[in-house]
Formats: sequence, structure tokens, C-alpha cells
Amino acid sequence: MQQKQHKTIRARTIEKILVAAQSEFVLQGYKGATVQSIADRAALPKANVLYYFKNKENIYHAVLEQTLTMWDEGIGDITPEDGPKLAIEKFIRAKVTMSFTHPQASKIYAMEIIQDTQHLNDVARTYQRQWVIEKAKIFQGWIDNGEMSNIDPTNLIFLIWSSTQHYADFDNQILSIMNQTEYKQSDIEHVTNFLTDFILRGCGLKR
Amino acid sequence: MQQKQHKTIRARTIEKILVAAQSEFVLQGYKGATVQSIADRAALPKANVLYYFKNKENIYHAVLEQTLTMWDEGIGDITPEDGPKLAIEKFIRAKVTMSFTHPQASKIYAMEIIQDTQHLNDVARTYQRQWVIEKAKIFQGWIDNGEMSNIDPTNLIFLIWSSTQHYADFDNQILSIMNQTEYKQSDIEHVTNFLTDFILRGCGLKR
DNA sequence: AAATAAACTAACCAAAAGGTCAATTTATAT
DNA sequence: ATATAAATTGACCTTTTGGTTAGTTTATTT
Repeated sequence: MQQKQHKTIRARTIEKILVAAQSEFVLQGYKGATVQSIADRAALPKANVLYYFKNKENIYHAVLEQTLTMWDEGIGDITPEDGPKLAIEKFIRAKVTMSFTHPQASKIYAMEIIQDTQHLNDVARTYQRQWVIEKAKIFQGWIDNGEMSNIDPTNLIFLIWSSTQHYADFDNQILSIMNQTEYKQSDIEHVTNFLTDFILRGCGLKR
Repeated sequence: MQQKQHKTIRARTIEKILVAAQSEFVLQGYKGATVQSIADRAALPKANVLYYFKNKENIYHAVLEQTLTMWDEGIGDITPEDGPKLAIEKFIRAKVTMSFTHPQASKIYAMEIIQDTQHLNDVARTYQRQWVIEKAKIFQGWIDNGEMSNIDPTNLIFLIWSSTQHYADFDNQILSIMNQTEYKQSDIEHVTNFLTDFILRGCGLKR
């Protein structure tokens, strides 16, 4: 009992800090975000934030880890059994939905890669590398037994990745161009349909 | 003559500062880059850097302006006369080439948009907005007189934009996946061909 | 209720960083 | 040659910021 109550105080405060930190890091970048600004956003004294996290870097690591896990769970998977058409459809839908509903997660990730920082540990790097290689093999399998036309799988993955992610990372620009302040559910549908049609056609899987 | 010599000292030192600054800003972000680090990279005393640029923000603005101008000149144009096939081919080639040869320019731009900073002035914002709207109209014109299939022009532009830009912004990740330390000329060709084929097919402009 | 542990916080401190200034050196003009 | 302007630079100042500490309050245990 004592244990549980204790944990909820801890857990709730940590959660508040992480939420605040994610926003600050996205808005200001790693260096630009200050412990004070995170504390302010979480409505806590700075010293309290540093009571739960030894230093700023630890806060960031916690945000990164949480973000990557969430993103990872959200984007679903590509499995051989689905076949190219269904696999691509599912993947695009998942990725677009994530981009529209959790753009911050994508942005943090993007900034990490763009700047090639030391925050992403080797494990994470190796993981993404392996992910692409593995999925490329699945596509190659489909190509080999004639389920889709002969398209370079690695670059296909890059294209799907980038074109879906774009709606998260560049949401400000896109919203400005669309003359909106935020995405609507119908935007998700529309973009999912657009990208699915376009990419399937590019893969020769649709007329 | 005096004027000219005077100008070359000025111009050359400013150039050195700007080159150094661009690297630092890409590597460290706006806040992360310090005037001292820029000075070090340019092999100048900090005070000398601040003799030419009043403050850090001015350095950044100069880098941004130079970068945007360069990027803008490099990506070529989309004109009605070219027709959809040629226009897309030309645009993809220009954008991919820029992405592979000047990734830093793209990265600075990307980080600006992602973070939605105040550095990009209204002029720049309005400009990109107008650019997309204008080009979308050109695509719509081609659709209307049957030169290409009915594809949402705005999202098509986003897709071309993102899939080409990806090779600049995420070069670290891509190089790691390709097991290389830097891009080769043949990579430009390969990616240009891949994207051109894929996107033209997506647009129904190629069998 | 007393004791103990967890949570919280104001006040500090030291380092880093942006920026100024006054003085010196170098280049240019007359 | 001399005067003037441009360029350079070390020393300095101020603010910001990450992080510590010591002490207080609140929650938990017995």
C-alpha cells in the first residue's frame, strides 16, 4: 500500500515532467530547452525536476526512450504473410495516423537523425539499420516470386518513410499551406488514401 | 582600388565565418552553436567574428539567407510549357542533386520548419506557401487538359518534396544503412532514376 | 504518536556564453 | 610620410544556466 501510493506520486510527477520536456525539446531543441523552462511548463520548481532526474541529459534520454517506444509500437509491422499490397496499405495507414496524431514524437526523432547527435545510442542506431535491411528483404522476396514489380526495396522504404513522416515533421508548413491551424480526421483519411493509391501504383500493384 | 581590396578582406572573412557558422548550426542547432565555436572553426578570435556580425542572431540570419537563396536557385522551376513528365523529371533531378551535394542547406531549412522558429520571417513563409499554391495550379492545369491523371497536386508536391529531401536531411541514417561514409556520384544517378520512375508511374505518366 | 523515508524547495554556486570596449595593428588615401 | 579608416584582439562584464545543498514539509510505517 505504502509502496503503491508512493509510486503514484513519483509516477505522476515524472509523467508531468516528461510531457513538459517533450514539448520544450521539440520547440527549442536539446540545447535550447532549459531545465527551468521544463519546470515552468510542468508547474514545478526546478529543483524538484532535478530531484527526479539527475540532470538535463537524463530528462532527454527519458523523453527519447519513451518517444521511440511509442513510435515503434505505433507504426505496426511489415510481414511476409500479408503480401505487398496489404502490407504497404497497413504500414502507410499506421504511419500517417501516427504522423498526424503524434507529430512531436516524429520531430524529436527527426532532429536526432538530422543532427546525428550522440543521444541516440548504438542500440537504437543498429536497430533502425536492421529494421530497414530486414524489411527490404521481405520486399525482395515478394519481387522474387512475382508478387510485385522489380523496385529497389531500400529506396522504396525510404520513400514510404519520408512521404508519411513529412506530415508530422513539417506540420507547421503544411497547415499553413492548407490554411488550417490543426489537422482534422478527414485529413488523415485523405492523405492515407492519396499515399496508398500513389505508392501502390508506383509499385505496379494498382491500375 | 582601395575599395576593392578593402572589400575582399571583408568579403573573405565574412565568407569564412559563414561557412563555419553553417556547419556549427547544423551540427549543434541554433542554441547549441556558440559564437566561440564558430570563431574556432573559422580560426578567428571571437571578437573578430562579432566585429563583422553584431551578434549570434545576425550570423544565423546571414546563414539562413545565403542558404535559402542557394537552395532556391538550385531546385530549378516547374513551368507549364514543360508538361508534367519533363517538369517532374527536371525537378526531381535538381532536388536530388541538391540533396546529395548540399545536405547542410536542406538540414538548416528542415530544422527551421520542424521547430517553427521565429527566424524565418514572414516573407520567407509566405513565399514557400505561394510557391506550393502556384505549382499546384500548374499541375491542376495539366490534369484539366488531360496531360496527367487526376492526382491531388498539393499532396503530390509534398511527396516529391519529402522523398527527395529525405536524402539530405537523413543522410547520416541513409549512409549508415548503405554502409558508406559518403554519397557517390552513382548514388545520385541511382536515386534520381528510382524516384523519377516511381513518381512518374504514380502519376500515370509511365508504364 | 513517534520515527523514518519521500518529496519538495529556496538559496547558492560555478561554468558557460553573449556581448562590449579600449587599445593595437594593418591597410588605404592624400 | 602622414593621416585616416578598417581590421584585429585580449581583457572584461553580465546574464543565463546547469547543478548542488541544506533544510523543510508531507507521506508512510510501526
